[in-house]
Amino acid sequence: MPELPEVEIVRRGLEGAVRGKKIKRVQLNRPNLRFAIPDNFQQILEGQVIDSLSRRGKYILVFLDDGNGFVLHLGMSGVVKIIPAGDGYQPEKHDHIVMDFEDGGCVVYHDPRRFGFVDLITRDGWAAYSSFAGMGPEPLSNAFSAEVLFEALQRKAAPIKTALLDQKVVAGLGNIYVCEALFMAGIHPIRPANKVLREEAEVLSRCIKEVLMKAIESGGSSLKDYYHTDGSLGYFQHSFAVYDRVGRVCPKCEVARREAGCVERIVQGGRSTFFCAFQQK
DNA sequence: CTCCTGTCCTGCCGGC
DNA sequence: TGCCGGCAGGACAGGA
Repeated sequence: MPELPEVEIVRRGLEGAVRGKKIKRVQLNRPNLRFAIPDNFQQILEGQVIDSLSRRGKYILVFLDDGNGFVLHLGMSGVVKIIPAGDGYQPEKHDHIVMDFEDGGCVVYHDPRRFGFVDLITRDGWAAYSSFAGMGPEPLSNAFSAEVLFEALQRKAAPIKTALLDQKVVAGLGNIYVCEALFMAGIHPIRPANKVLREEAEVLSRCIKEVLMKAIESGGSSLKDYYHTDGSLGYFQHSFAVYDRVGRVCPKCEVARREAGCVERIVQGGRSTFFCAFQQK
């Protein structure tokens, strides 16, 4: 699923492909995704040059030359296809938005489950956009420290697993990387967030950064219905320590070669949590 | 305010 | 072989 690392990979792919290019036409194949596509979406975008692309949490922000812009959230199954000029675009089912550029290339938003969405923003006003207003710090920035994390966790009685999924605590984490970070930090997912000690928050903050950085380095990760913007299969190579590995010996137990714990699956807040009870306390 | 549950959507997979 | 139920999950609405 697209979490912060996958979204960042898509952002980088898009940046290389469309920055500085002029949007010729925006074709909408349906009026809505997760939410309605704004009525003036095409009108705002067409004729504009793409000035820059950034990311906040799991959102890609695209800014245009005139100060307008839009956000793109990939939801569960959102994929951005980049078709260079001259390659010829072959439409597929679930291609919802097609953006044609003056140079002949195009970018296609493809999303079978339609949990993704787009909305209009502006360069000066994006921070006040509802999704960003209360959003927590970017985990890979200096704004995210052990102290900041500890303070946020102190205010939550919910399980640490649930707390880390809350985008107000820290931005960009989803089910996969929360499971992986908690495993790496040795913290049991059921533990109430406010019972995580200061020194554990220190370790956890470092593990969150590490798990995200490694995933970005390896080109992002994914389940079967997700692929790289350039169509390469790089995302299939990444493997996880605990996520979706029920019954396997966890990597730490494997290395220790002692009393080995197997990866277990529980449900928290309706979501699967994968962990090793032997390594996470 | 926080917490919890249900909802959206389609594809896939296991069971019968 | 085909059908059906369950599951996957990010964000949000609404109720407790």
